[in-house]
Amino acid sequence: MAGTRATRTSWREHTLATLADAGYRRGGARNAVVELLDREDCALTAQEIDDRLRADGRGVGRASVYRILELLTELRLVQRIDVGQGVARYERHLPDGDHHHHLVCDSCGQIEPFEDPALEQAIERVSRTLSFAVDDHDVVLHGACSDCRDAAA
Amino acid sequence: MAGTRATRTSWREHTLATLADAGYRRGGARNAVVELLDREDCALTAQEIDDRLRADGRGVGRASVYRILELLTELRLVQRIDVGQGVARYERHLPDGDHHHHLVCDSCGQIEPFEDPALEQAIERVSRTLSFAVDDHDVVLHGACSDCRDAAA
DNA sequence: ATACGTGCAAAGTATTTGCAAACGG
DNA sequence: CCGTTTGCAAATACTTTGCACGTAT
Repeated sequence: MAGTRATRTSWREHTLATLADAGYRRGGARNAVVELLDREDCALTAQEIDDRLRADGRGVGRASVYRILELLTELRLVQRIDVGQGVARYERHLPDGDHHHHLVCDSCGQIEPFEDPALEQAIERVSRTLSFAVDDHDVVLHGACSDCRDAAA
Repeated sequence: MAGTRATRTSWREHTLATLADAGYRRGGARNAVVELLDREDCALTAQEIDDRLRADGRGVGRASVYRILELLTELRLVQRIDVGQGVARYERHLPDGDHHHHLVCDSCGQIEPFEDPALEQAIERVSRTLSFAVDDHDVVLHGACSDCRDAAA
């Protein structure tokens, strides 16, 4: 059914609808952030979001970026990810199928997404055995990207 | 063989030996931090480490705590973990067998460890398929602990 | 004796908060 | 119009750095 064409109902639409349902008004800054995140595939820092919006000519206060991200995170519309660099990153929270995780190069800081259904399955399975009600997860793999690996050799 | 009695060669011993081999001198603050981490099973923040040492009567400058943790992390003797609360946590880096991951309650902030061999396996398997040279990983499961879950109902 | 290790205080970043003005419904 | 959303500036929180002193080898 609808599931197979989930990409048609964009994250942006879903997000705006959820916000409206939850009684939030439509604001320019929020729209701008949602639109930006909708275009991006992988996790951005608050700084990066601010910078890109500014570059787009749609300057938004730094504080607003944080407030908006906090709200969206609470509503589970974006996922906050911490890859261990002391900065939070944010990306669209996608439904289970479209899930990805992150590979972090500890030398150069580069971040790359990857996905693996078997891994998702293992996580779901163990989640069911725990006392917590698990509703989200994230996996971070640390290592050296191919460039840094070669450089080290 | 030795593997089954790995707990006998304590992490503390291994750590001190590695530091010595790497040419580091023995310092009081470093010993205190290593000793503390050896006693603790799960991830602590720099603040918590500082507080406990102070409570033990072995005050150590905050800066030293950070510097020591940084050093130990570099040598892969401790693992830095970020569960998404904007604070870094640190714990002993144990060999593959003794690995655990973390469950975070997003309501009360409580953190609990869990382990699952199947999950480890899935991670190892996918790691081999990637272009990165993966040498570490961590998994964070978010949700509600049983207390918060009941409270919410 | 000579570096390395440590502690204090100051500096940096990332993030949050208070408040007045702008804006949507 | 009224209350939410926004932007600025100030505050806070965590972490890092500079420098003088202590200490292991």
